[in-house]
Amino acid sequence: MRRADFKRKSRVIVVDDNYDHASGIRELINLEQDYEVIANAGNVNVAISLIKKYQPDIVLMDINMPEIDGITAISEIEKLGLKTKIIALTGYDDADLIYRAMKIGAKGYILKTMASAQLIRALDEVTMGKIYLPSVLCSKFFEYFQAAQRNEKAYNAADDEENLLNYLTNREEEVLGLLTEGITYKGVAQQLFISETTVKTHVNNIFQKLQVNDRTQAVLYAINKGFGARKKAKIA
Amino acid sequence: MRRADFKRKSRVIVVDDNYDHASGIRELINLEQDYEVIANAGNVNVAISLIKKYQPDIVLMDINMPEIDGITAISEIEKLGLKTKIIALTGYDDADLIYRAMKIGAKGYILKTMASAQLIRALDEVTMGKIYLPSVLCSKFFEYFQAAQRNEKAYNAADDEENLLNYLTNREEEVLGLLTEGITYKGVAQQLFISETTVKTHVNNIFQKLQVNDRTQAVLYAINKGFGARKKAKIA
DNA sequence: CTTAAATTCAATCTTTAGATTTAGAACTTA
DNA sequence: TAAGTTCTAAATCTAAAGATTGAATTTAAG
Repeated sequence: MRRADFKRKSRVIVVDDNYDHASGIRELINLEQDYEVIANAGNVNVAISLIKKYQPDIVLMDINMPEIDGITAISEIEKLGLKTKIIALTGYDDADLIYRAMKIGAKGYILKTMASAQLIRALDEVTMGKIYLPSVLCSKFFEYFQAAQRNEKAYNAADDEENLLNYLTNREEEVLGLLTEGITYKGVAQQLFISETTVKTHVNNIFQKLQVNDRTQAVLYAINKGFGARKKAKIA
Repeated sequence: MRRADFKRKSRVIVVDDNYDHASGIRELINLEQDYEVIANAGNVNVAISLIKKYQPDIVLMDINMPEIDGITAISEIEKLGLKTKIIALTGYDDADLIYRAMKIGAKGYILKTMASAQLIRALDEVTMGKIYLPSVLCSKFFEYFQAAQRNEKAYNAADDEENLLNYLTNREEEVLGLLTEGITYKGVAQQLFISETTVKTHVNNIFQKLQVNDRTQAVLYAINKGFGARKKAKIA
């Protein structure tokens, strides 16, 4: 599934503080008809200048580098908003590193110890707009990802056990929802087409159930228990 | 890399509302010496009862089901806190579904259209404690994941550009900090050893600067702009 | 059919909250 | 030294918030 010969070669920049290693990669890639290494960079600052200047199709970024690390570098490059795709490169299959690299936008992640065929395959996949993550690393990523999700949940909720929000009725939830948008009694009454005194009744019941004394505390309780999750959830 | 013969077979429960399909999977799996299907379930409620009862090693969960969907089901099963590992199963490679399934703890995700060899491989990998996500689906996942990360960033911050919190003085930040804990004027005054009227002055200035009308809105603004980030940040 | 819960509303009352104006003291900077 | 900012504070006033009691209606559950 290589790109056809009449298309121009994809331009690659290699970022690695180890010159020998960078050269090795360069030669390896230049053997391929679809790719050409247009520059090497030994540190992050040089890399960013080169990337700004040449806007390469792909950057191969070593993660373990002195001074500024590769993760920060990826983040900086992503901020430039170019079409350049970044593939991370390290010696270790550290779950945390993989997670962070992918989180900030790396399009692939490969180990230096992996066969050269994998490197080329990564270039191919990423060039086609896909993500390349070997199954071993994919597995590592999800280890970390799912652990992070579990923590997030444990933090937000204590899901059913002591979530006083579960005692609210439907209407009370509606009212609380509007409170969490900073709306007054009058405003809530208008939006729900009910009288202001009714709103007050609901709000008082909410306070009782949530064991708080005023709306600010109620709103804070709601947010901390993940009440506003809906809005944050519909990010796509 | 199959498990040795002397080990007991892994026990599998198949959840699918389509009986024919469930039977197909059952026969397929029962051909393998390492696995046995101990039950089928046509809907989520039955599935959960069976899982509680038999505590299988693996659950194959169809995502597209009537009434309660598979995603919710996975979430419920995860709440049980068993060692049971869940592999999601659908007809479509929808990025959103894959993301949600993996987020809540599925250990694998495969398409019904995929070859039976993939199903067995998924069982093998997951049994060994790894994640199984075919590269096509892995790529889909990251599409969604990275988009979500980008939105999260854009949502939380507008990082430096228009954060009205930057205009607050030190004292005002202190006061706002107490407001975000749901404390009254009187309480703030006591904690800061100043008079209540002084607190009111500060709060009014805060409202001006944040362009809001009351404390609830001020607190919401602060939280949305990451004012309380300290506490939430330390999830890992 | 009866009970219980949910939703609605009124009236009354007390307490905060919030707006506005004015101003002194401390500290910084031109 | 003068001007500006920050922090402090009081006085006054209006508007909102919150507590409490009591009650009618609807709907779900037993």
